[in-house]
Amino acid sequence: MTNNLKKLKQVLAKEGLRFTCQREEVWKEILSSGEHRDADEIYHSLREKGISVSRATVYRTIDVLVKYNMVRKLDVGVGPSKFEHKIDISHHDHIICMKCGKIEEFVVNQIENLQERVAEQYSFKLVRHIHQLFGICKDCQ
Amino acid sequence: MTNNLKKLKQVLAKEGLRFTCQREEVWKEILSSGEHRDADEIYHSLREKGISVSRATVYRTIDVLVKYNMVRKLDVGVGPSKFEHKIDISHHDHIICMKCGKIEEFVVNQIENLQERVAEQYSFKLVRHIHQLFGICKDCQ
DNA sequence: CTTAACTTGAGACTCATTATCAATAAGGAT
DNA sequence: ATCCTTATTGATAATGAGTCTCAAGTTAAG
Ligand SMILES: [Zn+2]
Ligand SMILES: [Zn+2]
Ligand SMILES: [Zn+2]
Ligand SMILES: [Zn+2]
Repeated sequence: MTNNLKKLKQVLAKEGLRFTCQREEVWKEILSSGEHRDADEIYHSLREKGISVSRATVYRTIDVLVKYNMVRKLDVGVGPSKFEHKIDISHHDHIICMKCGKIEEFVVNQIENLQERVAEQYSFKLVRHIHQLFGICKDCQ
Repeated sequence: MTNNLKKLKQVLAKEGLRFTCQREEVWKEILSSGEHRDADEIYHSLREKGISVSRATVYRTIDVLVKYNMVRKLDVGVGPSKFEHKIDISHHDHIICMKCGKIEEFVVNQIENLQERVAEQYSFKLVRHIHQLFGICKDCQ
């Protein structure tokens, strides 16, 4: 935890940004959950805890965290983007139920490797990828 | 061509919708290009050809075409969604340059198969998938 | 403690897309 | 062909996620 705060401080320093309690709270809030939440959910969760922060600051802080790979942005095809922290969490992709919105995580190393090869083939320097499977989950079928 | 118009008529009939010249023109416009274009580009292209159609109708028609798998919607991570027709075009995914926006297409059958297995594993009935690699293309590096 | 520079938050704004609704067009029945 | 009912169109308003603005408040270097 203290370790993660240090990480935030370092990143802010690297960006020439100041360490403020709002940024700290946003980061702690994102760290506190393993869910995939949108900016507004994060904002409201903070508000409910009595922490005064604005939507703008939530978005601004998330931007930095995403840039430094501490948070992942997830476009789920409809509605707002979702976010999840990447601390102690290995890379995974998502399979999403189109009816109930349930999100499950999966990893297939073979796919990850094949992606790298595609990038090489097209002479792209790979930065990130989106791999999302949309379907109907067992409960909704 | 006539074949594709028939397809549109069938689809509209199935949906209880009427076959109108606007819908026909939108479909023909999308068919006429192999590019990945957004709704506004399609709209303007029609306008330039002197075809009177509104943005709303372009969006509405695309919705139906996407629903019936005649057009694919492509979320490129920034800006408006892009569309491409799926007639005589086999499935492919996309590798996108984050600087210049260039879009290349790729297919790896092994990945496609692995996806199916993931869906099975999670008891999802797979409907569609997004697989997009974001990076920097050779020219932009 | 001062001061310059950065950050915050309320609200205005943007942009893509969707909704509204009066006017128009389609197409089945006669 | 002419009605007549219903669907469609398009101009415009509305929406929703996210960004921008700027005055007021904080931060931290000196
Ligand atoms: Zn992956
Ligand atoms: Zn996840
Ligand atoms: Zn694929
Ligand atoms: Zn394509």
